[in-house]
Amino acid sequence: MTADSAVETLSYPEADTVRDLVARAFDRGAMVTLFGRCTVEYDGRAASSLGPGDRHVTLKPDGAALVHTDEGQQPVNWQPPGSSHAVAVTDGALELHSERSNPEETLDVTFETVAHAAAFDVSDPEELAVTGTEADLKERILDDPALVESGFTPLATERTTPAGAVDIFGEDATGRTVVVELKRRRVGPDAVGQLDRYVDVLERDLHAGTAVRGILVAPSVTDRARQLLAKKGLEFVALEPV
Amino acid sequence: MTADSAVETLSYPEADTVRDLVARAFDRGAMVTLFGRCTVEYDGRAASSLGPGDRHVTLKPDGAALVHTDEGQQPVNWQPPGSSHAVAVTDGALELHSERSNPEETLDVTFETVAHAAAFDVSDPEELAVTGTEADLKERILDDPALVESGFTPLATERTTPAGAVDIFGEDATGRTVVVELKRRRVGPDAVGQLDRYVDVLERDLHAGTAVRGILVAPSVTDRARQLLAKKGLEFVALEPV
DNA sequence: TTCTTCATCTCGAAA
DNA sequence: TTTCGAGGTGAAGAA
Repeated sequence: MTADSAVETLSYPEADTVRDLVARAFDRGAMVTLFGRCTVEYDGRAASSLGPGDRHVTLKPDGAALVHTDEGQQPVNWQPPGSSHAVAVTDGALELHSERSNPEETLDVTFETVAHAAAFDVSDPEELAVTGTEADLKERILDDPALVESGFTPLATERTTPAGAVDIFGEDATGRTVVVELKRRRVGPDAVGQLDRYVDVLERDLHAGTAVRGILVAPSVTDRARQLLAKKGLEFVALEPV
Repeated sequence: MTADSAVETLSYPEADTVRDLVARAFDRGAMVTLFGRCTVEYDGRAASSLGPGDRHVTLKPDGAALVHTDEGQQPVNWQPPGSSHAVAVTDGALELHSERSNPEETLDVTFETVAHAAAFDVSDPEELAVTGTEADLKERILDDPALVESGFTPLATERTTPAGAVDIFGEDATGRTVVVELKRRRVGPDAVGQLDRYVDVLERDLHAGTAVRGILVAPSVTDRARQLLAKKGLEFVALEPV
């Protein structure tokens, strides 16, 4: 055991022993994992029930809980950060209860057997640095507005309208108002609807005689999205977020 | 160790030992977890870099990989099911490499130290049963169409249109065509746009003289959504998915 | 495969 | 607190 990543583990422990380990781990802000045969009940925004099977349960110091089966990227059940967890032993079985409010939600995991339990002292000072996002696409255009079209002049980003914040607000070479909606990946009809709402509300707001131009900037569009663009009189410019 | 949930664990092992454990686990379709100080690099649809810190890594037999920090419900990095993982030891350090195609994506986790490693033989025959979904809301309406309005008659569900599948297609007491869009929770402008697209395309498709009615059924709507409904001449019915 | 939509979406920012 | 939109969204179902 070292100072910067202490680990405490139990294999096929008694329920009481697990309960104590988990309680200690919670106290010192450690991450807890449990593996064993269990059932899971959830009630809140929806409700779900999961019969007996082997699952891996993670309890994070921020209150998040994750129940994973052997398949899938997503947990089969979970509780968001900010939840409070409690473990108890009833009739020799370990029971995990987690609850949160707004919305009121509860998660209950009942272990038939705990095959493994662990507590990890976690220290993670690093932030994830991501590139290739919509923000990068925006920077790319602000650096070289001609990528949208020759003569395009950005005037504001994240300009708020009654329909939400517009990605890039500007004007074209002839002085007409232009609304640019950015997407980092191939877009469907939803993005066209979003752009249409911005154009609509700005035409009303600016009560300008000339129409507002709406330009969707994305790597590509689906067929339906392209048709919808045509119908709404909106434009498309192909551009990667690189 | 029992037959139905065998567990193999290592505490502060040598890199070679971990590599062998992981290789054996992959072979028999077991789930693997690693905990330790590591860096993470991802490249694919986007790209990301994560400096040194303590993280929990899960490798599932279906090819999914999850890297969790001490915070958040979502993994800080991941790889979807269907990916292939490989572990190697370079300069005494354990390296995990995961890749998949379509899209081409790679994930690399380099461990400075592995504090804990485990392999779990998982057996999970159960399916998750969820209630309170949009499907439940649909069933509720099909059982009692008057919940939408007196005289409403459902004629089809998931009826496909050039704009996508309509949740419930039917007619009102006067024989007018009705499109119902269901949402299990409070809706914003996007759902209104969706309903509007269906109504639009059906009015064109049916080339009926009378207009098609569009009804949004959800627990509640936001202000902007309500304004958009009014503008588009669409209707709203408050209903919970219970 | 691609497309479309649902989701206990999660997450972050802004009002 | 609510609302809104981004996301390496993931997952399911249909074309």
